[in-house]
Amino acid sequence: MNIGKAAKLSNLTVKTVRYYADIGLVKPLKNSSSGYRDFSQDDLAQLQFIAKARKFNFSIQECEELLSLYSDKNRSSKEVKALTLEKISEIDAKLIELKDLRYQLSFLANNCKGNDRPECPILDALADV
Amino acid sequence: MNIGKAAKLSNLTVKTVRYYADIGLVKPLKNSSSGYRDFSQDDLAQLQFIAKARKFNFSIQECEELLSLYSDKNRSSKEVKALTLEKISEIDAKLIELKDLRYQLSFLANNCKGNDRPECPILDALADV
DNA sequence: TATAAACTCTCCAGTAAGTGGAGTGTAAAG
DNA sequence: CTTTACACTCCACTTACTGGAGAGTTTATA
Repeated sequence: MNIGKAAKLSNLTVKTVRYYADIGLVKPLKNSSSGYRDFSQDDLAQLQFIAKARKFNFSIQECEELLSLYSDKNRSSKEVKALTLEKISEIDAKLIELKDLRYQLSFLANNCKGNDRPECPILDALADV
Repeated sequence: MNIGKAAKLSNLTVKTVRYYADIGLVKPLKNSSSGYRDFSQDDLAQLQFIAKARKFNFSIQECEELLSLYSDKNRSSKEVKALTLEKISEIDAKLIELKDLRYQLSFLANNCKGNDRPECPILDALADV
């Protein structure tokens, strides 16, 4: 199938699919007369896999690892789980950071009247070393 | 003061400070004989302001806005508060997204034995359209 | 005074993961 | 046969820096 269909069926944009092909994440054949990429069912499955893994916050490189683990029928589930747990702890760290940030910002916002007067505790806080 | 001292006092790297100067976020004078940037106390204060705002997740562009609001003695606190509240809701959206992600990933990880056998519900989930 | 260490400069390239657009070629529909 | 839709490549841009090369400047030491 052509890139447009592959993109639609994997919920990716054509640009993104082309990009994935450029970096070798998928390797569709090329129609030698038209120059169009030709995506097989396997290529499509791969794109769908990537799309899903990206949604799960896995980086492109991690997607590559996951794909190779996926296609290796003898791999142990240990490796995949390890990668996943690592991702979870990254997310946890990010969650803590964001919560802290939110707390601080809302504290500042609550103390700022937000009116037409110039006094602003938010800017004061930013200026205060 | 030279860039090294300015960097140290604002908890930024020399590279970063140079970058901020390059994009015009700070405008230190230049010693015409040595070519070294010369940071005034005001420049330093500005760097410290930026460093803090960046920690609060404000983008460079938002830092610029905040700086100009900061230096405008007649601005109303309304604008600053609006920017801050917007930032907070961005953070909230990110928090929701990350929590959902974490939930899904940990669900998958919990169902994966993580042993030497090949069966892996995580990869199955990724492959499942 | 000579030299070495520490600091600074500019310029170029690369990072992640695409996105946007120009200019051009191909395929399908009317 | 022409229009429209789709595809191609190539280049530039995005964010916020970071790393390194090669060269000049300043400061400390011998």
